[in-house]
Amino acid sequence: MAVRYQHIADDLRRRITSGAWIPGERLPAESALAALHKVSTPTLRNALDVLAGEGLLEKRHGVGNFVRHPFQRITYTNDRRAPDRRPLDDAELQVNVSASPREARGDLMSLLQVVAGTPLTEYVYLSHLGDAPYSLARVYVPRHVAYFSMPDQGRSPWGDDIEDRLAAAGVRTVATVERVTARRPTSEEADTLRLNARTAVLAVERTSTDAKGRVLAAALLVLPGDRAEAVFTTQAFDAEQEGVR
Amino acid sequence: MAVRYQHIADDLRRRITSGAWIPGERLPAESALAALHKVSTPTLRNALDVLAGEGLLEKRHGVGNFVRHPFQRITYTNDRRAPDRRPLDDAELQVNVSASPREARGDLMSLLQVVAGTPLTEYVYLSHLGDAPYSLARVYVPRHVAYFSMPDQGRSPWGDDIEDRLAAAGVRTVATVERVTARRPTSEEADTLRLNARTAVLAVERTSTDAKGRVLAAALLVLPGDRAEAVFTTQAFDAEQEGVR
DNA sequence: GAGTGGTCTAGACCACGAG
DNA sequence: TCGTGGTCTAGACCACTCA
Repeated sequence: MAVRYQHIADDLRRRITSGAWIPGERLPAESALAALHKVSTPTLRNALDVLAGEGLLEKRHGVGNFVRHPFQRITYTNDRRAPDRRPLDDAELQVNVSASPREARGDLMSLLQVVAGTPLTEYVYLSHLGDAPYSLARVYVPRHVAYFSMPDQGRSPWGDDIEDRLAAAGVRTVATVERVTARRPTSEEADTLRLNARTAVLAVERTSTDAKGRVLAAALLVLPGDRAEAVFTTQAFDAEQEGVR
Repeated sequence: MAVRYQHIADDLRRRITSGAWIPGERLPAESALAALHKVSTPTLRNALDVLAGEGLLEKRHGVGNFVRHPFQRITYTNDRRAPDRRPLDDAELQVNVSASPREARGDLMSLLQVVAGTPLTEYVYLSHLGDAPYSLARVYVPRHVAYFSMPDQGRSPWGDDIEDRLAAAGVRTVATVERVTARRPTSEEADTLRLNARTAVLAVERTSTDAKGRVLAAALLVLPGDRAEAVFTTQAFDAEQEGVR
């Protein structure tokens, strides 16, 4: 026996991928589906959570469960020259930014390699694609590196405008390290991204350093796991190519 | 009110981070903790799932819930020269490899950019750190690119030995693309990695291409989200450095 | 066999969204 | 107000581990 919700998830997935339920369509109520599969509602909801985590389903509290349209996919990439770095039409993607002063503490100290109490500026980027929240990013820049009262509005959702402004100010990034983890969202993140607390998020911790290894900026990105991916392109190192020759 | 399990998770987390419960220690039974917090067992288990997803807790069926030792962390990186590319002492990390013939179908076709039925070799890497499963990787190499009856044993858990053998055979990788997503494990993955089906995994889809853009090999990595991270280091492009000068 | 975690039941009650 | 999904209860029963 065991894991009935997995079998139910398989059955429901088949109905979606086979086209029996088409994108945008509302599924029967959870109570009806539970009765149909002869299970209790918690068990059926467990099956729905699986599909929601796969991005096949969109749950709307008080409204219903809907088959997701397969297009909208969030792609974060390390390639600044890539055409999809700014992922979609600016008309559709709305980016809101706010700036506020902070002092380094806890994780930010090790992330930025500064001592406690160091003055920072925190930039919070929250982007929306239509009605749906899209990404959440927090960018931190030490005051002794630079200060911008307010970044450009409506640009990259990942804080690329900060990088551009740093470059314009003569502060050159020579290396970027991106640390990626998979985890459940904090309750705040789930709230702002309107996510189910059970669906995973892709968390990216990005630090930019100059030629001396000094940290210029750090960013914490949170992307919904059910519709996001991060793509990293690496060119072969010269040393490797020549080492074999 | 709402979300009691989050408050319970916060309370339990405090006990761990404050040192009231030390690494390796077994927590009271779930029924006891449920009675202590005056909630039902499913609610308490929900709180424990949160902590397990954060890597603070290790659940052992039939035995108990244990505070995790904070050291063992899995780091996957794109930097082949990094010292932690082979993450730990080979003595501790055991890597098992098996090879078997396959034919391209479904996702593998687009991943390897070959037509249906193309002969491939599948190499399955399963690594253990002590008793605990560590990583699962499946590497695919088209037969028309190369064929190795069996990769080296006890080497990298990510299939780096395949890359090395390709290089030795004169097949040069010039670019690597790694696509990272956060999702729940399939039931097979949860089984082999001995994971809770609710904890997220970090999935890495890696393709290596040569100078002509031909796909040389593709790999599917699955890492437990509660103790894994992927680190990507990007050097600034020459074009960017020179463009500003 | 005793004790543990894993899954499931059959509801109850609350929060949300639309008319 | 009504129907929907979200959370929780107070158990039951099964699977696993170890003495």
